[in-house]
Amino acid sequence: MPRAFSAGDEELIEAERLIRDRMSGRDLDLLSLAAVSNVFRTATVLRNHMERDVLRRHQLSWSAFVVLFVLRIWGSQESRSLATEAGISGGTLSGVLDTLERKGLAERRAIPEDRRRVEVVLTATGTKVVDEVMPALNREEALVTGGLTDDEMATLARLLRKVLRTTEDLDER
Amino acid sequence: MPRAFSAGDEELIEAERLIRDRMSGRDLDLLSLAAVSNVFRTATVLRNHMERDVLRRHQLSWSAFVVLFVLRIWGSQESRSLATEAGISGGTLSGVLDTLERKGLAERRAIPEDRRRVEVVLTATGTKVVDEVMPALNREEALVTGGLTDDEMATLARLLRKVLRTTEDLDER
DNA sequence: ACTAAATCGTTCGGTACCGAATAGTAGTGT
DNA sequence: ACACTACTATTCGGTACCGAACGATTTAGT
Repeated sequence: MPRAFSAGDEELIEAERLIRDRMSGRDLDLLSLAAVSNVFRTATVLRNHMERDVLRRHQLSWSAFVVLFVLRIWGSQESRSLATEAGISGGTLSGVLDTLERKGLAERRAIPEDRRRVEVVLTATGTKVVDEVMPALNREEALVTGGLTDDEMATLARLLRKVLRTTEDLDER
Repeated sequence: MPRAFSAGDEELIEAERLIRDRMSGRDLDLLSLAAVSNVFRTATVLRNHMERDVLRRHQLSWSAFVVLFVLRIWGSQESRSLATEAGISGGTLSGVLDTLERKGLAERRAIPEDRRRVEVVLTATGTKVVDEVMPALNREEALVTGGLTDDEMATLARLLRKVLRTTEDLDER
């Protein structure tokens, strides 16, 4: 979303005035607009930052790392739940797994009881990579949230969870 | 990032305990972790929701719409600033513009004074599309932020802007 | 037992995305 | 005039991403 939303408050107000002018008579909810816009813009900038400064060294995309991280924390699991946990579609996971297998960080295992399903496990190398990357990533996370107090970080997480939950509820119908 | 961060608070706490266990002795800042994770996850879910429920009808991706929106609000402008405003790289903008031109929503215009540069303008159809989509999108934005009070929406936007600014500052070196 | 429905992972088409490399154009200094 | 530098948009390689279509397998219904 437009940069103006991310800049100083003066520019924000200017942006809102412009939007109101250009979209006159359309009765926009500018508070929602600003909130949602900032979620997008912040996510994009954060993702690029993390990929450039931390993940790039290990030749990992954000999604690839998330998949590894989920496996590390919650343990080996089947494709379907892995995709859900990682927040990507099944089709996308297939591609990411191809990449991870090629790099020797994760492996697909057949499940004898049900030949449709596949279990995904972390290799020793994969475990090592997560344990190496995670602290570096977290240091960067601490940096980017450096302007926030502990309370603010908790508030931010809480408000986002609320939006998340509402959206997921909407998606269920 | 893992779904657990987005679920109920009980599950959040469970997730934190797991992370602490698996990453023991690594001294992680879980507040930053939760805040950043939720930004990513919320953005992904929101983006998918908006593309499915609003943009899909008009065969538009989120980025394509943002570009149109920027042009509508801030007016015709050159590629470079347009990319910055839309939060995408120049290379990506080229592709998005190809798509938009193909659909007749935007056009590239040569700038006689400097043949390196290109001005991007919205077509009449493009304007019509933005004016049609924007209110629908905003209604959806209001829905997904329905669980928040006005104060909370403003707070959310403010905290995100802070993280955004900090990250952009970090990127500048 | 046998068909129908549900479920799983993969493949595919189309788009997006970054960063690096490139080609073209303009400005600068000499 | 000429090289050198700086800047612009585009192209390219690699990856990701979704949703729909698919093929394989299991389960349910009769």
